[in-house]
Amino acid sequence: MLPVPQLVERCRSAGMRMTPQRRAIFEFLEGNTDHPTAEAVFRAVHRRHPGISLATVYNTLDTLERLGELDRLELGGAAERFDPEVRPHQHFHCTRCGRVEDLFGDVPTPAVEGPVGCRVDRVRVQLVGLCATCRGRERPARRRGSSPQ
Amino acid sequence: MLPVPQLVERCRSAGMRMTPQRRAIFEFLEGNTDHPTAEAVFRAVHRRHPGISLATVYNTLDTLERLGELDRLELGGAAERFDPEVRPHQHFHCTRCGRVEDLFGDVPTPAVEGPVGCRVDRVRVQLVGLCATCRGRERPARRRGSSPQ
DNA sequence: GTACCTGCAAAGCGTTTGCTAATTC
DNA sequence: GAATTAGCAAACGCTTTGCAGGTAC
Repeated sequence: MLPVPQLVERCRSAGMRMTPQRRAIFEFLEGNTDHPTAEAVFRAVHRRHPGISLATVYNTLDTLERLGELDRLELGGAAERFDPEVRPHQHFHCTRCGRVEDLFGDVPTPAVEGPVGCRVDRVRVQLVGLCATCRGRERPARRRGSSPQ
Repeated sequence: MLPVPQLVERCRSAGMRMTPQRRAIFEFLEGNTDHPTAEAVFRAVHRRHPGISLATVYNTLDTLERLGELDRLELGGAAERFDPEVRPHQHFHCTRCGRVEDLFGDVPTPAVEGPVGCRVDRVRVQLVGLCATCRGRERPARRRGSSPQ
């Protein structure tokens, strides 16, 4: 995602109007590496703009995605997650806590070819597993008498 | 997924009971390469078992997944899709018609490392774009007078 | 002033759950 | 006979939509 001032300019050029709600969403997303859900964006922006509605958040996120300034992560699970980092990169997804981490690996495009005649627009690479924190919790040091539940 | 007879045996060994509904779902999935949704499985099985319910389909799919005999594709979009092919492979996903094709590429695991200390259980590679058919429809041969709508 | 946008509420969709009756073993 | 499973329907979570009023330009 562009820095907010330039992003605002881009939006205006695209014929969009700059509302305080949109600006607040932009500011929350800028530099955010949490890959928030729409709900999370809503909660955060709601603090400063108590009147904002979830529908507006969805609208703005859709708009940013259409402009190519935001990625929608297809990680499965209930809620969609959004990523203001649109440069090519991959993701690590912890199945226990849901945390998503950016990975800027060496080999973004694996040597896999699509079906004959198709057009490949994007290659999505997702590493799925347990993050360091959850690994510790999953396999706790066995102590006498204690058993995990 | 195992062939049905062996799958049935596995299920029984796991303490599960073999109902006609389950067997019908197994038979529909065997060799299926369409990556059907739960809804699609339901529609197909419903023809022979008009009494079956969606909940039963979901239950059975969950069970198969837990046994490792079925993969749940996290492709985003509304409905989850299921894959009886559980050997490591990738997918091509057409964003226009939704078709999903299996890809058994040369390099299943891209040279990307997970975050320090994490445990990577699975690497998911998805190629996203337009299939050959949709490519033709998306960019139709320009003819005089005709314009795409 | 005129679109576009917001907020609200309701609807939509896919999935899960709670319960009773039926079935498998 | 005992315990799992099926069916039904309602509840659920996330997202989208329709509309009336408000706001940026």
